Amino acid sequence: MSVPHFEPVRLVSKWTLPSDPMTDQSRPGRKRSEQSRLAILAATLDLVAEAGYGTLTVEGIAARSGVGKQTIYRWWPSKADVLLDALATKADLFVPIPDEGTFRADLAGFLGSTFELGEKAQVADTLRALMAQAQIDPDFGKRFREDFLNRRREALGTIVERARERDELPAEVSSRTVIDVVFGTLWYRLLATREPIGRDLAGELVALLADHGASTAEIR
Amino acid sequence: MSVPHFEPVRLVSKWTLPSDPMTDQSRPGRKRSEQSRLAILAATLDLVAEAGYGTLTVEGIAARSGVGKQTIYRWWPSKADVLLDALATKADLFVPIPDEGTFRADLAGFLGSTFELGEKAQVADTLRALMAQAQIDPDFGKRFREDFLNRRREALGTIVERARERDELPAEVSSRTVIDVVFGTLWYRLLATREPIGRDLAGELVALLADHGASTAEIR
Amino acid sequence: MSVPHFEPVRLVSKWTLPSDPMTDQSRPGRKRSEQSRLAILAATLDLVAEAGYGTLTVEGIAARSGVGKQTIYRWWPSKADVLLDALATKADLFVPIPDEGTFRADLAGFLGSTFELGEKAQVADTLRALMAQAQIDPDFGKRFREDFLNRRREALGTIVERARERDELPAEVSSRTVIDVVFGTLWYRLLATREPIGRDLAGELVALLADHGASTAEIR
Amino acid sequence: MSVPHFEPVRLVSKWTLPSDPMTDQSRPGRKRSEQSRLAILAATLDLVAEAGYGTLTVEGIAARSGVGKQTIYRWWPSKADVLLDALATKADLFVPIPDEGTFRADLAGFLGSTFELGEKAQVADTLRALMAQAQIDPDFGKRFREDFLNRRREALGTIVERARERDELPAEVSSRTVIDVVFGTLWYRLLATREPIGRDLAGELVALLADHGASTAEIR
DNA sequence: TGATAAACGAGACGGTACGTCTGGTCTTCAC
DNA sequence: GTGAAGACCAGACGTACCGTCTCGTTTATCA
Repeated sequence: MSVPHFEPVRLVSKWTLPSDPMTDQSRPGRKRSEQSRLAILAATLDLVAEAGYGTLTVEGIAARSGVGKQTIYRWWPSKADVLLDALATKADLFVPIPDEGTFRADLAGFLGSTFELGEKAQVADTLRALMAQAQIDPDFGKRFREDFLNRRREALGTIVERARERDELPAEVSSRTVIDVVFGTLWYRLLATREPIGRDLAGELVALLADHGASTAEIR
Repeated sequence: MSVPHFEPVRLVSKWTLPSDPMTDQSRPGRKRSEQSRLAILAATLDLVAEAGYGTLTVEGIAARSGVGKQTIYRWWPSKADVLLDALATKADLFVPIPDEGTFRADLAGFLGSTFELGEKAQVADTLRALMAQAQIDPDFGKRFREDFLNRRREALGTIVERARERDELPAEVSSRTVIDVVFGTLWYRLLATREPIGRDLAGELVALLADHGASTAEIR
Repeated sequence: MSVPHFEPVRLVSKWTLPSDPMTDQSRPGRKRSEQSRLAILAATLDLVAEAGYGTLTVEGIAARSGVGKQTIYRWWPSKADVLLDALATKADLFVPIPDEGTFRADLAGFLGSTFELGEKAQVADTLRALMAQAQIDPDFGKRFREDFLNRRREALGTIVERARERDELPAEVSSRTVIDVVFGTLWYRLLATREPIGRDLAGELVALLADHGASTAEIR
Repeated sequence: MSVPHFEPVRLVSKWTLPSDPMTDQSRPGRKRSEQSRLAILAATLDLVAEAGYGTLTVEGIAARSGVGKQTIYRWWPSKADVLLDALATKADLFVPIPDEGTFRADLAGFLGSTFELGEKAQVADTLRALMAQAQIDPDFGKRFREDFLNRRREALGTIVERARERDELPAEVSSRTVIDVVFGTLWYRLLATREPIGRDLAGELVALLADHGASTAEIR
């Protein structure tokens, strides 16, 4: 069994890339204020925690952070992007990709670190709001899928592909569907039942997805 | 093998119950206008179909349906409730509960009729918007869960319980989780990947959830 | 010097004439409810006294008097007419026309009974509101002038004409202008300066209008 | 006989004082738009001229002037204040204070320039509406009295005080009452009889108020 | 060291929709 | 047929935010 290997998936804000005026020193003019940027992100998380995403406004963020509205509009295309950026900056969205040698262990590890995130109420509330906004605002939806959802899919995809090579998965179920089942169940609990995502769910999902192949293998 | 039995799950609008002034003949005063009610629901679906939920406004609904704004506010607490009502009234949200004798067949039937709904782009768009709004507006969220989501869960629950009695389900996985996995996968495809929910998904879910028991049965 | 003679000017509500369904017994159907009528008028005066004419609404009158809105609209063309009716019914708007033999005494008597009215704050507030509404609503303005203002003018006109015959008025000033000066000063104090109309004003007006002729007469 | 001296009474809008953001250059932020301000005032006068004060709405002013409603609410407390401002800005409300040496001539001059205003139907209609609104809205009433009515009183007061020093006024009548009689008669004709205020009224008022002292002077 | 350039806090701008309120009408049941 | 009840269409109210647009100021680069 190999030593656990972690390849964290970094969620880098699209709006804080190296080509930004903030870090690009070559141009004339005042540089982007890192202080304002952090104040905006902090104010955003505060406001969502206090009153929910439904009452979050750009004006409110500007007022709370002591910043002009234009400074927000200059750097983010919508308040949902600010929130996604705040989440990526403040919360720890690193997701380790374990490599324990068995699908059972890898999935349990992946789900475990995911649960830790979901158990933080503020993170869970924010994720709900972002998924909601992604439905209502198509442009943000595209960015949310590409910058967040797909990165998580790729992380789990790595695990699933390893299991597929080890023949640990039922042949009738495509890798894509395995991923959909895992994330689908997680998101459904987050969005629909709003019940805490406990450790036992990990066991059940493992039993459903991993034990299948194991049992038929044992028959042979 | 028993004759297929269907127990449709009716989605009755909370706002159109028999105790409404609309149908209650005993009170004095003008009765609720059924004509206005239908015009509002039709206009709502039209507007969502034309420009999406993001641009749906109460003012727009009132203007399109030739109704005063107050008439909308009088009967529905939010525009999302109007839309949910419109969906329940106009679209066919009846969901049969098949009873074919095997989980495999029942689940396939349930998923099949669910797919039919999801394949209608207008219905899918509306469901996305409602689930989104349920995250943003907590009050509507509660109503959406109770009036819509939980009713669907109960329908599938009936099927799952029958399968449980026939010992067709893996013992390690609770009935609740089975339901979560099914709906979770459906909603995840609707909200996150936005890929059409094809018939093959039914087969995969059946394989995952139902074949498990089958394989152990074969061992015997 | 003749015995004082009083010809009171009656302000009869246009909306309570003998041909009304209220008093007309010959027509079929339920008779007009005197109870409702009085409740409406009382509620109107109460509401104006409590919160002023600016916040007076037909809905408020209906609610306070326990009457349907339609009952108000059926009998009065506007809320200002209700208020005028209420004033005429509840307050004592009788104005005696004294005939003491001199303009000085007649005018003093006329102004005295007018002052008594104006000193009642509720009556003064109502008169202000009615004059205001008469400016904004042309239809009511016409009725207000005919039913109220002109009747008062005719009363004073009688006094002035008697004085004119006795040669007690300055020849350069028409009777019409005398009337305008008297009522103008009263209304201006009511509307513009809002200062109480004291007894001394009577003396000043008498000096201005009556002593003129007297002084020149005495020279001769 | 002194050379005529004119001290015009300026009606400066309370809402356009030098400390306004419009003219105050020191504060940060965008300056008040003079273009919008003028468009609002022009639209207001237009709308009152077209359909009367009764149908004047803030929405209408905003639509006609191509301005956001908030811009109106930001600078004026009510639509009546907008109208008063419009009248002060667009119409010529300057009132000269003549100093001809005799009360007779000064009053005639003052009334003459006042008549000119009252003869313009649009100005007369607006004044009626403002006086009406002053009765209905106590807050505006206070402003109307202080910003408009009292300034006119002070102008006439200057004339009256000069006449008083020259002993041209009847001793029994206070200066305040003289002013009340003049403005009262003017306003009464405007509000109650709605008859045009002709030149002959000036003669009659002069005869009433000024000739009195003259006649007694002749006795001496 | 001064010119140029960009970002900043501030806040006014034209808009849009909100949810409420009132007007005046219409419909229903009870008397 | 009146009267209370109350739903109806209509439309203005005053507020809240939107996203944009000046402002005067601050902070940088470059000549």
